[in-house]
Amino acid sequence: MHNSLRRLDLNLLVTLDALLAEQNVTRAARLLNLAQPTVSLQLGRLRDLLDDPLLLPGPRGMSPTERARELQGPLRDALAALESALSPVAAFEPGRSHQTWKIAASDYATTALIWPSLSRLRRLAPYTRLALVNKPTGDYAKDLENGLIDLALHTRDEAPPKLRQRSLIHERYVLAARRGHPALATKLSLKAFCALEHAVMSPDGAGFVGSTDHALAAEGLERRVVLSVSNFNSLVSALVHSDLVAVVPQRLVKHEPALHVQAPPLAIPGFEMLMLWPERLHRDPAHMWLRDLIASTLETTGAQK
DNA sequence: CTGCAAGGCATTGGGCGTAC
DNA sequence: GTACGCCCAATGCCTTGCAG
Repeated sequence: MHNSLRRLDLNLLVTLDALLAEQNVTRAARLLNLAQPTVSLQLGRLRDLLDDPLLLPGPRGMSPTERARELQGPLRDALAALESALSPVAAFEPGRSHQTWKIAASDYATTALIWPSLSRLRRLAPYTRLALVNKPTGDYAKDLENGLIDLALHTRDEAPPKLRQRSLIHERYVLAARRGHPALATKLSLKAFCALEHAVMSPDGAGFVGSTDHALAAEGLERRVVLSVSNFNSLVSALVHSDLVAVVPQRLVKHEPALHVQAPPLAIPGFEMLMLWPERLHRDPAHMWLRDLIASTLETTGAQK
Protein backbone atom coordinates (compact mmCIF):
# COMPACT_ATOMS: atom_id res chain seq x y z
CA MET A 1 0.00 0.00 0.00
CA HIS A 2 2.67 2.47 1.05
CA ASN A 3 4.81 1.27 -1.75
CA SER A 4 2.13 1.82 -4.35
CA LEU A 5 1.39 5.26 -2.92
CA ARG A 6 5.03 6.24 -3.08
CA ARG A 7 5.10 5.20 -6.71
CA LEU A 8 1.91 7.09 -7.41
CA ASP A 9 2.47 10.37 -9.17
CA LEU A 10 -0.53 12.58 -8.57
CA ASN A 11 -0.04 14.09 -12.01
CA LEU A 12 -0.96 10.72 -13.40
CA LEU A 13 -4.40 11.11 -11.91
CA VAL A 14 -4.88 14.40 -13.70
CA THR A 15 -3.91 12.63 -16.91
CA LEU A 16 -6.29 9.78 -16.17
CA ASP A 17 -9.09 12.25 -15.58
CA ALA A 18 -8.45 13.87 -18.94
CA LEU A 19 -8.17 10.48 -20.64
CA LEU A 20 -11.47 9.31 -19.24
CA ALA A 21 -13.12 12.55 -20.21
CA GLU A 22 -11.82 12.55 -23.77
CA GLN A 23 -11.48 8.80 -24.40
CA ASN A 24 -8.78 9.74 -26.85
CA VAL A 25 -5.04 10.01 -26.10
CA THR A 26 -4.36 12.73 -28.64
CA ARG A 27 -7.18 14.98 -27.46
CA ALA A 28 -6.33 14.33 -23.82
CA ALA A 29 -2.76 15.38 -24.60
CA ARG A 30 -3.98 18.61 -26.17
CA LEU A 31 -6.14 19.23 -23.13
CA LEU A 32 -3.17 18.73 -20.83
CA ASN A 33 -0.77 20.72 -23.01
CA LEU A 34 1.40 17.66 -23.51
CA ALA A 35 2.51 15.75 -26.56
CA GLN A 36 0.60 12.63 -27.49
CA PRO A 37 3.50 10.20 -26.74
CA THR A 38 3.84 11.66 -23.28
CA VAL A 39 0.22 10.90 -22.48
CA SER A 40 0.57 7.51 -24.10
CA LEU A 41 3.51 6.84 -21.80
CA GLN A 42 1.57 8.04 -18.78
CA LEU A 43 -1.32 5.81 -19.78
CA GLY A 44 1.12 2.94 -19.85
CA ARG A 45 2.25 3.71 -16.32
CA LEU A 46 -1.35 4.04 -15.15
CA ARG A 47 -2.09 0.65 -16.66
CA ASP A 48 0.88 -0.80 -14.84
CA LEU A 49 -0.04 0.92 -11.59
CA LEU A 50 -3.70 -0.05 -11.60
CA ASP A 51 -3.14 -3.41 -13.24
CA ASP A 52 -5.88 -2.76 -15.77
CA PRO A 53 -5.85 -1.74 -19.44
CA LEU A 54 -8.18 1.19 -18.54
CA LEU A 55 -8.78 2.21 -22.15
CA LEU A 56 -9.12 -0.27 -24.95
CA PRO A 57 -8.82 0.65 -28.59
CA GLY A 58 -12.18 0.22 -30.24
CA PRO A 59 -14.41 1.74 -32.83
CA ARG A 60 -14.49 5.52 -32.45
CA GLY A 61 -11.36 5.92 -30.38
CA MET A 62 -10.77 4.27 -27.02
CA SER A 63 -13.46 2.82 -24.82
CA PRO A 64 -12.99 2.65 -21.05
CA THR A 65 -12.93 -0.67 -19.22
CA GLU A 66 -15.36 -1.34 -16.38
CA ARG A 67 -12.65 -0.48 -13.87
CA ALA A 68 -12.00 2.83 -15.62
CA ARG A 69 -15.69 3.65 -15.56
CA GLU A 70 -15.83 2.98 -11.83
CA LEU A 71 -12.85 5.23 -11.32
CA GLN A 72 -14.16 8.20 -13.28
CA GLY A 73 -16.67 9.61 -10.77
CA PRO A 74 -14.58 9.23 -7.59
CA LEU A 75 -11.53 10.53 -9.39
CA ARG A 76 -13.27 13.65 -10.61
CA ASP A 77 -14.69 14.27 -7.14
CA ALA A 78 -11.29 13.80 -5.54
CA LEU A 79 -9.61 16.18 -7.96
CA ALA A 80 -12.34 18.77 -7.50
CA ALA A 81 -11.96 18.45 -3.73
CA LEU A 82 -8.20 18.90 -4.01
CA GLU A 83 -8.62 21.88 -6.25
CA SER A 84 -11.02 23.61 -3.91
CA ALA A 85 -8.83 22.73 -0.93
CA LEU A 86 -5.78 24.28 -2.58
CA SER A 87 -7.45 27.35 -3.97
CA PRO A 88 -8.02 30.13 -1.48
CA VAL A 89 -11.63 29.97 -0.32
CA ALA A 90 -12.92 33.17 -1.73
CA ALA A 91 -16.03 33.92 0.24
CA PHE A 92 -18.98 34.37 -2.07
CA GLU A 93 -19.99 37.99 -2.43
CA PRO A 94 -23.44 37.99 -3.98
CA GLY A 95 -23.38 41.72 -4.58
CA ARG A 96 -20.28 41.50 -6.77
CA SER A 97 -20.46 38.06 -8.32
CA HIS A 98 -20.88 37.58 -12.07
CA GLN A 99 -21.74 33.93 -11.57
CA THR A 100 -23.98 32.13 -14.07
CA TRP A 101 -26.11 29.33 -12.66
CA LYS A 102 -27.71 26.64 -14.80
CA ILE A 103 -30.68 24.90 -13.26
CA ALA A 104 -32.64 22.00 -14.72
CA ALA A 105 -36.31 22.48 -13.86
CA SER A 106 -39.65 21.63 -15.38
CA ASP A 107 -42.05 24.50 -15.87
CA TYR A 108 -43.83 23.41 -12.70
CA ALA A 109 -40.59 23.36 -10.72
CA THR A 110 -39.73 26.76 -12.13
CA THR A 111 -43.04 28.23 -11.03
CA ALA A 112 -43.16 26.50 -7.66
CA LEU A 113 -39.53 26.58 -6.59
CA ILE A 114 -37.66 29.29 -8.50
CA TRP A 115 -40.08 32.16 -8.98
CA PRO A 116 -40.44 32.68 -5.21
CA SER A 117 -36.68 33.41 -5.00
CA LEU A 118 -36.30 35.35 -8.21
CA SER A 119 -36.84 38.89 -6.97
CA ARG A 120 -34.61 38.25 -3.96
CA LEU A 121 -31.94 36.81 -6.23
CA ARG A 122 -32.06 39.87 -8.49
CA ARG A 123 -31.88 42.22 -5.51
CA LEU A 124 -29.10 40.45 -3.63
CA ALA A 125 -27.00 39.37 -6.61
CA PRO A 126 -27.71 41.79 -9.43
CA TYR A 127 -24.76 40.81 -11.66
CA THR A 128 -25.45 37.08 -11.64
CA ARG A 129 -27.30 35.24 -14.35
CA LEU A 130 -29.70 32.34 -14.19
CA ALA A 131 -30.39 29.80 -16.94
CA LEU A 132 -33.40 27.56 -16.52
CA VAL A 133 -33.16 24.48 -18.69
CA ASN A 134 -36.08 22.17 -19.15
CA LYS A 135 -34.34 18.88 -19.88
CA PRO A 136 -30.68 19.08 -20.89
CA THR A 137 -30.26 15.44 -21.91
CA GLY A 138 -32.49 13.56 -19.53
CA ASP A 139 -29.57 12.18 -17.55
CA TYR A 140 -29.35 14.61 -14.66
CA ALA A 141 -26.52 12.80 -12.89
CA LYS A 142 -24.33 13.04 -15.97
CA ASP A 143 -25.30 16.61 -16.78
CA LEU A 144 -24.50 17.68 -13.21
CA GLU A 145 -21.24 15.79 -13.30
CA ASN A 146 -19.95 17.36 -16.48
CA GLY A 147 -21.17 20.86 -15.74
CA LEU A 148 -23.98 21.15 -18.27
CA ILE A 149 -26.13 22.10 -15.29
CA ASP A 150 -25.31 23.07 -11.69
CA LEU A 151 -28.52 22.15 -9.96
CA ALA A 152 -31.54 19.99 -10.76
CA LEU A 153 -35.04 20.16 -9.34
CA HIS A 154 -36.70 16.78 -9.21
CA THR A 155 -39.36 14.78 -7.44
CA ARG A 156 -38.09 12.42 -4.77
CA ASP A 157 -39.51 9.51 -6.72
CA GLU A 158 -36.99 8.29 -9.25
CA ALA A 159 -34.45 10.93 -8.29
CA PRO A 160 -31.02 9.89 -9.60
CA PRO A 161 -28.99 8.29 -6.79
CA LYS A 162 -25.50 9.29 -5.66
CA LEU A 163 -26.22 13.00 -5.80
CA ARG A 164 -26.35 15.44 -2.93
CA GLN A 165 -29.92 16.38 -2.21
CA ARG A 166 -32.05 18.66 -0.10
CA SER A 167 -35.80 18.44 0.33
CA LEU A 168 -37.59 21.64 -0.64
CA ILE A 169 -41.34 21.17 -0.38
CA HIS A 170 -44.13 18.66 0.04
CA GLU A 171 -46.67 19.37 -2.67
CA ARG A 172 -50.38 18.53 -2.70
CA TYR A 173 -52.86 18.37 -5.55
CA VAL A 174 -55.81 20.71 -6.03
CA LEU A 175 -58.66 20.81 -8.50
CA ALA A 176 -58.44 23.82 -10.80
CA ALA A 177 -60.70 25.32 -13.45
CA ARG A 178 -61.38 28.74 -14.89
CA ARG A 179 -62.86 31.27 -12.51
CA GLY A 180 -66.66 31.17 -12.87
CA HIS A 181 -66.70 27.56 -14.03
CA PRO A 182 -70.32 26.42 -13.41
CA ALA A 183 -69.50 23.04 -11.93
CA LEU A 184 -67.19 24.29 -9.21
CA ALA A 185 -69.51 26.79 -7.56
CA THR A 186 -70.67 24.20 -5.06
CA LYS A 187 -69.00 21.32 -3.33
CA LEU A 188 -68.37 18.61 -5.84
CA SER A 189 -69.43 14.96 -5.42
CA LEU A 190 -67.02 12.27 -6.51
CA LYS A 191 -69.46 11.22 -9.20
CA ALA A 192 -69.81 14.75 -10.58
CA PHE A 193 -66.02 15.09 -10.47
CA CYS A 194 -65.63 12.01 -12.65
CA ALA A 195 -68.20 13.30 -15.10
CA LEU A 196 -66.28 16.52 -15.81
CA GLU A 197 -63.93 16.82 -18.77
CA HIS A 198 -60.37 16.60 -17.47
CA ALA A 199 -57.02 17.67 -18.81
CA VAL A 200 -53.72 16.13 -17.72
CA MET A 201 -50.02 16.89 -18.03
CA SER A 202 -48.03 13.97 -19.33
CA PRO A 203 -44.28 14.58 -19.71
CA ASP A 204 -44.02 12.48 -22.88
CA GLY A 205 -47.11 14.21 -24.20
CA ALA A 206 -49.15 11.15 -24.98
CA GLY A 207 -50.40 9.78 -21.65
CA PHE A 208 -53.91 10.15 -20.29
CA VAL A 209 -53.34 8.69 -16.84
CA GLY A 210 -51.98 10.36 -13.70
CA SER A 211 -51.98 10.09 -9.90
CA THR A 212 -55.65 11.06 -9.87
CA ASP A 213 -56.56 8.11 -12.07
CA HIS A 214 -54.67 5.73 -9.82
CA ALA A 215 -56.48 7.10 -6.76
CA LEU A 216 -59.81 6.77 -8.57
CA ALA A 217 -59.00 3.25 -9.74
CA ALA A 218 -58.45 2.25 -6.12
CA GLU A 219 -62.09 3.25 -5.52
CA GLY A 220 -63.20 1.45 -8.67
CA LEU A 221 -63.85 4.75 -10.44
CA GLU A 222 -62.82 6.40 -13.65
CA ARG A 223 -62.84 9.97 -14.99
CA ARG A 224 -62.98 11.46 -18.47
CA VAL A 225 -59.55 12.68 -19.57
CA VAL A 226 -60.01 14.46 -22.88
CA LEU A 227 -56.79 16.46 -23.19
CA SER A 228 -53.17 15.61 -22.63
CA VAL A 229 -50.40 18.21 -22.87
CA SER A 230 -46.69 17.88 -22.36
CA ASN A 231 -46.06 20.77 -19.99
CA PHE A 232 -47.80 22.50 -17.12
CA ASN A 233 -47.95 25.94 -18.69
CA SER A 234 -50.06 24.52 -21.53
CA LEU A 235 -52.29 22.88 -18.98
CA VAL A 236 -52.91 26.14 -17.15
CA SER A 237 -53.56 27.86 -20.45
CA ALA A 238 -56.04 25.14 -21.45
CA LEU A 239 -57.98 25.64 -18.22
CA VAL A 240 -58.19 29.38 -18.70
CA HIS A 241 -59.54 29.02 -22.23
CA SER A 242 -62.06 26.22 -21.76
CA ASP A 243 -64.39 24.48 -19.33
CA LEU A 244 -61.88 21.69 -18.80
CA VAL A 245 -60.75 20.98 -15.26
CA ALA A 246 -57.47 19.55 -14.03
CA VAL A 247 -55.95 18.17 -10.88
CA VAL A 248 -52.69 20.04 -10.55
CA PRO A 249 -49.95 20.73 -8.00
CA GLN A 250 -51.18 23.51 -5.73
CA ARG A 251 -48.16 25.76 -6.24
CA LEU A 252 -48.61 25.73 -10.01
CA VAL A 253 -51.89 27.68 -9.82
CA LYS A 254 -51.51 29.52 -6.52
CA HIS A 255 -50.94 32.84 -8.27
CA GLU A 256 -53.20 32.35 -11.30
CA PRO A 257 -55.94 34.97 -10.90
CA ALA A 258 -57.95 33.51 -13.78
CA LEU A 259 -58.28 30.14 -12.07
CA HIS A 260 -60.54 28.86 -9.34
CA VAL A 261 -59.02 26.27 -7.02
CA GLN A 262 -60.58 23.85 -4.57
CA ALA A 263 -59.75 20.59 -2.85
CA PRO A 264 -60.44 17.52 -4.98
CA PRO A 265 -63.26 15.26 -3.72
CA LEU A 266 -60.89 12.40 -2.97
CA ALA A 267 -57.49 12.00 -1.39
CA ILE A 268 -54.67 12.06 -3.94
CA PRO A 269 -51.14 11.46 -2.68
CA GLY A 270 -48.90 14.48 -3.24
CA PHE A 271 -45.17 14.44 -3.87
CA GLU A 272 -41.93 15.84 -2.58
CA MET A 273 -39.57 18.09 -4.53
CA LEU A 274 -35.81 17.96 -4.07
CA MET A 275 -32.89 19.88 -5.35
CA LEU A 276 -29.97 17.77 -6.51
CA TRP A 277 -26.34 18.68 -7.05
CA PRO A 278 -23.05 16.88 -7.60
CA GLU A 279 -20.33 16.32 -5.05
CA ARG A 280 -18.00 18.72 -6.87
CA LEU A 281 -20.26 21.68 -6.01
CA HIS A 282 -21.11 20.66 -2.47
CA ARG A 283 -18.67 23.10 -0.85
CA ASP A 284 -18.68 25.70 -3.58
CA PRO A 285 -19.51 28.99 -1.81
CA ALA A 286 -21.56 30.41 -4.67
CA HIS A 287 -23.49 27.19 -5.04
CA MET A 288 -24.13 26.95 -1.32
CA TRP A 289 -25.43 30.50 -1.34
CA LEU A 290 -27.88 29.77 -4.16
CA ARG A 291 -29.12 26.57 -2.51
CA ASP A 292 -29.72 28.41 0.73
CA LEU A 293 -31.52 31.22 -1.07
CA ILE A 294 -33.92 28.82 -2.79
CA ALA A 295 -34.52 26.67 0.28
CA SER A 296 -34.89 29.50 2.77
CA THR A 297 -37.33 31.37 0.54
CA LEU A 298 -39.53 28.31 0.30
CA GLU A 299 -39.35 27.75 4.04
CA THR A 300 -40.50 31.25 4.93
CA THR A 301 -43.27 31.42 2.32
CA GLY A 302 -44.32 27.94 3.40
CA ALA A 303 -44.48 29.04 7.03
CA GLN A 304 -46.67 32.02 6.23
CA LYS A 305 -49.17 29.76 4.60
C1' DC B 1 -13.34 -7.75 -51.97
C1' DT B 2 -9.16 -4.91 -52.67
C1' DG B 3 -6.31 -1.00 -52.33
C1' DC B 4 -5.51 3.38 -50.45
C1' DA B 5 -5.61 7.35 -47.36
C1' DA B 6 -6.26 9.12 -42.88
C1' DG B 7 -6.41 8.89 -38.07
C1' DG B 8 -4.60 7.43 -33.84
C1' DC B 9 -1.73 4.74 -30.33
C1' DA B 10 2.84 2.87 -29.00
C1' DT B 11 7.77 2.90 -29.33
C1' DT B 12 12.28 4.81 -29.97
C1' DG B 13 16.08 7.85 -29.25
C1' DG B 14 17.76 12.19 -27.82
C1' DG B 15 17.63 16.78 -25.19
C1' DC B 16 17.20 18.82 -20.81
C1' DG B 17 16.99 19.45 -15.83
C1' DT B 18 17.77 17.60 -11.21
C1' DA B 19 19.62 14.69 -7.43
C1' DC B 20 23.43 12.35 -5.53
C1' DG C 1 30.17 13.10 -13.64
C1' DT C 2 26.56 9.83 -13.64
C1' DA C 3 22.02 8.22 -13.20
C1' DC C 4 17.49 9.13 -13.59
C1' DG C 5 13.11 10.97 -14.99
C1' DC C 6 10.43 13.80 -17.97
C1' DC C 7 9.31 15.44 -22.32
C1' DC C 8 9.32 15.78 -27.33
C1' DA C 9 9.66 14.76 -32.51
C1' DA C 10 9.89 11.21 -35.53
C1' DT C 11 8.49 6.88 -36.83
C1' DG C 12 6.14 2.38 -37.04
C1' DC C 13 2.09 -0.05 -37.05
C1' DC C 14 -2.76 -0.97 -36.72
C1' DT C 15 -7.62 0.13 -37.67
C1' DT C 16 -11.20 2.39 -40.03
C1' DG C 17 -13.59 4.41 -43.85
C1' DC C 18 -14.24 4.77 -48.58
C1' DA C 19 -13.88 4.40 -53.65
C1' DG C 20 -13.88 1.35 -57.35
